[in-house]
Amino acid sequence: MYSGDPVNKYTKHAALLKVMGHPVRLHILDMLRRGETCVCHIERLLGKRQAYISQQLMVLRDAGLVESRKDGLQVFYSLVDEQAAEVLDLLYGAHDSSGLEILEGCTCPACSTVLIAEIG
Amino acid sequence: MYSGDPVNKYTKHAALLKVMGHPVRLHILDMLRRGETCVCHIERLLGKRQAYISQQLMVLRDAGLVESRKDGLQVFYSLVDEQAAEVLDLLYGAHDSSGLEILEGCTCPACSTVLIAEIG
DNA sequence: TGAATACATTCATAAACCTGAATATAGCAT
DNA sequence: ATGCTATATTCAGGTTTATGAATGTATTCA
Repeated sequence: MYSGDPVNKYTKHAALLKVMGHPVRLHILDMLRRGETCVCHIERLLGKRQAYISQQLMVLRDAGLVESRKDGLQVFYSLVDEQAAEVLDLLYGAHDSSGLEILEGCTCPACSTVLIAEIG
Repeated sequence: MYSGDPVNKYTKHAALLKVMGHPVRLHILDMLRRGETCVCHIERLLGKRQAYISQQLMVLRDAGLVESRKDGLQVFYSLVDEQAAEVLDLLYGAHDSSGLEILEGCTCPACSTVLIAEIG
């Protein structure tokens, strides 16, 4: 790509846009705007196989757009690239950090804690 | 891509970002923000072969990001996608529509007209 | 320790993309 | 008509990407 050229601003930004230019990855990134999210949550929301989600998360991680944190069995991902966040804001409106959507049947802490609280 | 899924917003936006996610195309799009530009101008500024520039312009055209207008021997391209323009503004600062940069040795009307005027 | 859970990685193949070379077309000038 | 100029398209190769299948790893729980 841009063979033999020094790394210019276009090369750098193009790489960002290219990584974002994939429907599953874009969907994941949009989710992550609401806050740190575990893989099981992403898996349920997108309805894709776990391995596939994990592959896409790896692409995002390798590109430096997201970071992961391990907590027990779960791994939580968060969005760390400022420009990616800005592009998402542009496409999907201002940042919504109102916390995760609760999913039925999702066993992750975020979801089950709330269910327990509700059933109480 | 996102096989079998209905076309959702992520698919649509991902397509936009993917097309923009290429250094030469991104550079071209950035140029076009200054105004309608002929191919010879783009060619000189990027220092790439004509055929290659033309191929990338075709990609941009097929994706609906740019449109072309023929005038004599020249073909002029302009940026017509609003969201693409917004992304460019985000990355490279607000829109600069101050007209084309004049290039020495460029024979297109934009350049030669000015030269003639200056030499007068 | 062994089993279950949550996630990651590797591998393989088909599809898509990149890009150079060659060739085609369309308009203008003579 | 002929040739020149500006641009477009086609073709072919190599490389990358997409994605499913299989497998690996780490942590918790019993």
